[in-house]
Amino acid sequence: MTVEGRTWAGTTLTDRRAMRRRQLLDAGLDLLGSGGSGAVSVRAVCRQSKLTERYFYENFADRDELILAVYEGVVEDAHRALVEAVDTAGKGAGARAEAAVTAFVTLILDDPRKGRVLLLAPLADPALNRRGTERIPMFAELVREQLSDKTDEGDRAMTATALVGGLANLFTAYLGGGLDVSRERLIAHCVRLVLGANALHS
Amino acid sequence: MTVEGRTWAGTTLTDRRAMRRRQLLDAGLDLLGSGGSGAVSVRAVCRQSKLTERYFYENFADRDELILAVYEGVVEDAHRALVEAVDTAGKGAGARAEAAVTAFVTLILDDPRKGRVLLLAPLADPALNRRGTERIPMFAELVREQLSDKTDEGDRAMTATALVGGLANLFTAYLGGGLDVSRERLIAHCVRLVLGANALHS
DNA sequence: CTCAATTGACTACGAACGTTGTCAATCCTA
DNA sequence: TAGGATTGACAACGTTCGTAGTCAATTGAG
Repeated sequence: MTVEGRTWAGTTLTDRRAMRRRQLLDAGLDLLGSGGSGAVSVRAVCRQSKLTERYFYENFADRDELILAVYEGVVEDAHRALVEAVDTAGKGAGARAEAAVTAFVTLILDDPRKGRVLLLAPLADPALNRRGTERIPMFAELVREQLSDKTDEGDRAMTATALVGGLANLFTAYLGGGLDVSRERLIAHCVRLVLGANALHS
Repeated sequence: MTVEGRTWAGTTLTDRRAMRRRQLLDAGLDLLGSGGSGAVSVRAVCRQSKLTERYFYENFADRDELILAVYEGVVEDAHRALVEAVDTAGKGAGARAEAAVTAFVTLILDDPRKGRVLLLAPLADPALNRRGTERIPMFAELVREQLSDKTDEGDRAMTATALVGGLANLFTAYLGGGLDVSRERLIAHCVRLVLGANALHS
């Protein structure tokens, strides 16, 4: 009878570990996405998830590892949503950009915690900024697709940096209630930004 | 003999208070601009400035008040530098934009701590983001000057938000060593962004 | 010199933290 | 039922924190 076979309350140890990991990540997302970086401590996460510290250390070496795992999980979710939307949208650059932006705006409105993790945490949290994590990395890809190969690397890097920064600032402002425009207008504006990327070059 | 007239080690109480305030603000800038938000505590600031906590509370009600004062001081410095540069530059929009960007890039390279306070702290520090403090507010002004009155408020707000975000991201990346371009090219690119603001509209 | 303000160098308290350990109760297979 | 794994509910330790207080030394005007 191996460890995996033996059950407790009907579940295997492997399953229980996985469930506990899920609980901790969810608690991490709650805290990071609402109270911000400073609200996330080992004890706070354990309190939020109603698990003892033993189970924290069963899954993560330290707080930083949890934070990174939360961030990466949200990046994956967002990336998946964007890829699906873009695959459904078809071949045109305009349609793809609109699908991507729409998917992202929908994701952050459905779950503002995820928006805050993607848009604020990489700058705010020492564990993430030490790692050089990017805000909204999935948009860096989208922007790169729009940039002409005819310009040099420096200009492309700057244009991409500016565009991602612009998008991030728009999403952040909208999410925080600081932009008094409809969702549709925001999306249209972001699409214009993405599609107009090459115009930003000389 | 009033309090102000009485001296201690050759200085009045008023002067000593002012000097201590200066020391605390400098220590705050050191810590916020190098170790980031989490490095700034009452005790850390007192250690850095070599003053006891009594003197901290002589000048500030709490940490948040110090942080805000540090931020506002740096905003003032930056604003002054930009205004002087722009006043010297003359009437043309291009010259003004270039003077402003050049002054800002110079300021953050001369003192990267100030750059980090202006570009990162508003998002990273709870005291500042609770206050809704803006990154590089002096550029919001500059951008506003470029925006046509012929577009509606929503579009203007979005364009300004995107531009400030783009500029902030460029400065942040450059300051952090993540942009492999010369200072001159960065400046030129930023100027193009500012001057091309209206092109971002329909 | 006297006296009061000021300063320097601590102490103290309660709170929260990260990490680890202990003990008893519960679970479940043999 | 027995025994070992697992769980729950703590305790413990040292560290750092925010805030405030104490005591003695220093300063300087009258």
